[in-house]
Amino acid sequence: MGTVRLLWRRERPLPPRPGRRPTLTVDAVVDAGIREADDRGLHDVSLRRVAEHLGVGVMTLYGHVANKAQLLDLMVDQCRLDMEWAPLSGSWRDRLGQVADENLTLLTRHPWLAHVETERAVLGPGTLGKYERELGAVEPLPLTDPAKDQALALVLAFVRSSARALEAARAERSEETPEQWWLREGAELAALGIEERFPLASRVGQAAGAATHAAADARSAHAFGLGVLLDGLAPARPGRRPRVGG
Amino acid sequence: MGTVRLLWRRERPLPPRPGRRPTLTVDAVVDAGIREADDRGLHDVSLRRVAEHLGVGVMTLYGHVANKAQLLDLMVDQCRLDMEWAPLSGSWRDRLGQVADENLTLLTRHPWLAHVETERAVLGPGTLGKYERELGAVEPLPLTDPAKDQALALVLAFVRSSARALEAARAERSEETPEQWWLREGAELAALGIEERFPLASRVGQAAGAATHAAADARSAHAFGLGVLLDGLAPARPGRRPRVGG
DNA sequence: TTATTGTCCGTACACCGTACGGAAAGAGGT
DNA sequence: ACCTCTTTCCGTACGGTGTACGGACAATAA
Repeated sequence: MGTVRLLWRRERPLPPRPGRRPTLTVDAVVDAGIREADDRGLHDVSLRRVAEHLGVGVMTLYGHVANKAQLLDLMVDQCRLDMEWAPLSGSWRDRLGQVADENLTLLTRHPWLAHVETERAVLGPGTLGKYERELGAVEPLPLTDPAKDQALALVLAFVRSSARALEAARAERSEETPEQWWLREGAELAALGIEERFPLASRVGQAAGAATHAAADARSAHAFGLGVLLDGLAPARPGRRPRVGG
Repeated sequence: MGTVRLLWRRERPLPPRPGRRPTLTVDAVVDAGIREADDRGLHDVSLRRVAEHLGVGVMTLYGHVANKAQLLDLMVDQCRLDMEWAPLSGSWRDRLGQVADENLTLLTRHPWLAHVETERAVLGPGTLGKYERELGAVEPLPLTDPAKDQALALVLAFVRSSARALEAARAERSEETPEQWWLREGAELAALGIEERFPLASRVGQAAGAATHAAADARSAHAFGLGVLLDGLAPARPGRRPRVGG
């Protein structure tokens, strides 16, 4: 089945047909995939596990979904469809900040979303609706259309990397704590005269590493970065007007 | 072998030992990995292929490298070590722009680098040297150390996503051109009343899509985004001074 | 009832990363 | 020259992955 038709499956529920009736819906498969990814992480999502989770043979999934990549696309769009929106309000700055917050919440609820690589855009109702809403935040800015898209993409890319950092900071429960790792590997590093040869890196890296490790500071780093972005987008600065495209 | 010791293998070339002499060096393995990734993409790098490329059995690799993840770390650090630097010059803005350029060049030469996920930082000579150099660009800014790190990370994350966009735009030679895809899937989309239900998304998306598709405009989008970032980092703006950390 | 049309899914294949252990090769001591 | 010790090479095997194929099965239409 074509990906687009599957993404918009709610638009045209297909009429009852002859033949054995399906025991599963596409939504059930997608939801199982999302649950699996939430629980075990993107890396450990396998069709076999999803099938087992549904009490069904592996190949049954292929009756509802073309392949694993398509399932991932559907999962991504579903998550975006499930986002909860309050109406955007305030200045463009407030609104863009709100958009960033929503995205950070999304990526906190489903950390694997920050690791999905969708080669082509997922043109489903969730993605399109999200895009529509978020464009509303940059619409007031005096930019060309491509620049609006780019500005939004800039914020979203930033939130994505922020979410990854926060996730890493939160990963004390990993199989090996950073302290253990440092004890094992860091000793060798210290013996190499790093501090003399890379003074800036040593000084800043240590401070930044310590700060990023505390989840609170990871959040403040996020706030800082977002502030930088929004300041840069502000049109009030004289003598320059962001511009892009032909 | 510990990853750190392997990353810094040039520091202490180990003395000749009894026993069969190795037919391969770590560098040979790393280089083969890089070539393989350059040619076929990150997704298709397998130890079997790397081994075949070297005319050697698969398990031979494990005599030089602990596992695939470690090999990837070594590849990443090697690429960073091989970057060509001209001395940084000019204002902090010029210098940070120069850093962004170098990184874009790096990611263009090795597109797979933009897709590598290194859980933990790779503390090798390439990475550390690159970090040291790039900190030199933000050093003049009136920021705390963690904020300097964050500012740099912001620029690098942006370049990374830019590189991905450029790569996608350049991917005409893919197994299916965007045009073919659109012909196959886009027709169904058009029949759903998208334009009325998502007016902003349709308008902006079309303009942005067209612009991003032309490689020239993808570059100008990059320039726009970078300008935004640098404007945001500029300390001259009155009434606000970027700040982060405790 | 029978034919038709769809779903379910066991089996199989190619590929992956990698644990194990024996074969092969070079160096040092005698 | 030989034996021994150390190290590297690598064939085999195991458990995992995505997915192609085709038969068993169920439900509707005739």
